[in-house]
Amino acid sequence: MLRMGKMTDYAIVLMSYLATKSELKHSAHSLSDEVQMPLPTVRKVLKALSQAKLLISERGAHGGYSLARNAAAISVAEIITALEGPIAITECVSTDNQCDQEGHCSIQTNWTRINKAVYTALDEVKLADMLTPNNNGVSPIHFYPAAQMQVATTENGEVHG
Amino acid sequence: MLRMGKMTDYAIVLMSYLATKSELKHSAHSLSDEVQMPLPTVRKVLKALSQAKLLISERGAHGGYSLARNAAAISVAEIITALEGPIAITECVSTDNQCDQEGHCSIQTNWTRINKAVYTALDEVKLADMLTPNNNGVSPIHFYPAAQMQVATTENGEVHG
DNA sequence: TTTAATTGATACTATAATAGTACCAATTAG
DNA sequence: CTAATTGGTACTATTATAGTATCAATTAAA
Repeated sequence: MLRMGKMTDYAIVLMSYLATKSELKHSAHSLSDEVQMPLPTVRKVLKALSQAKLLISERGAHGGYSLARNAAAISVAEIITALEGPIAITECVSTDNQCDQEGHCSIQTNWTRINKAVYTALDEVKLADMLTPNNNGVSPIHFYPAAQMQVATTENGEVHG
Repeated sequence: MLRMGKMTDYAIVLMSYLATKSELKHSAHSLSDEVQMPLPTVRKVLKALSQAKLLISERGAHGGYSLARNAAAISVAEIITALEGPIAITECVSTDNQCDQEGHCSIQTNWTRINKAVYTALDEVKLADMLTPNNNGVSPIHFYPAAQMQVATTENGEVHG
């Protein structure tokens, strides 16, 4: 199915939400409430996004997260990369883990080309585009739970949802 | 990492091999020997490929598999689809499993666009292209084990590799 | 008609990847 | 000093994938 992970899906939703309120700072806790995802998961995703420098984080009281750049300057490819590492459909391209059979694998050239094409496709779509899906200007993204989660409790036992 | 499964990798290798000897019929057993993959895995992959009508299978003694079409008319996208189902980076596009929140998810339009772009990139690369990787006409694909496998025994206890 | 060689189909098991959770350290405003 | 926050790590449960085993169906040939 060539699919991306759930965390990446959450990341897109969180980034989209932040893009709609880009002036404000948001704590993981408030985002958890507003986007209806369990706090631990939100934290994990936010951490990955700020490590990738897509979000700016501030520690301490009144700290929080905000977009590092304008939503038009952040691509879907970047978000995916932040959560899943380099976009590479096949493994042997990203690192030289195995495939050290005879120095170079001839099939690799083509996979590189394919991976590049996929990356380009994903890089052309910006976060800003995700907010205004079709030309008619109708309903932008809704912030309901991105997917079914199993327990949805915080580390203090509070229940979300 | 947005990666495809190992089985798909095997499928590409098997298809590539068959493309180099497209006149002949090949049994799962002989392919297992020639491409150095465990027989059960080869069978699984070949079954998926023939169900997708990328291979023609003949049962019975002297049966076997051969390409259903010319290698130039089979795309990488088709092979991936045969093994992993419809190419859809995100889940909610392929089927309406969840995401029945308010009839339509506005983010879906963009995902559809993205998925289409990815599909196109993969569909433009044909099996024939995988055999002649670079312009120089140097070494075509080698048929060594596609990846590390764990046991590699047949159902009769014979050991491959 | 029997036998051997083959694909077709299904079900099971082990392994690996992912998701989810918990906890504590570091930082900062008040 | 305290409360609120992010940073980091480690652990566990769940799910997906890979791999295996087994038997049924088909076909050619003896």
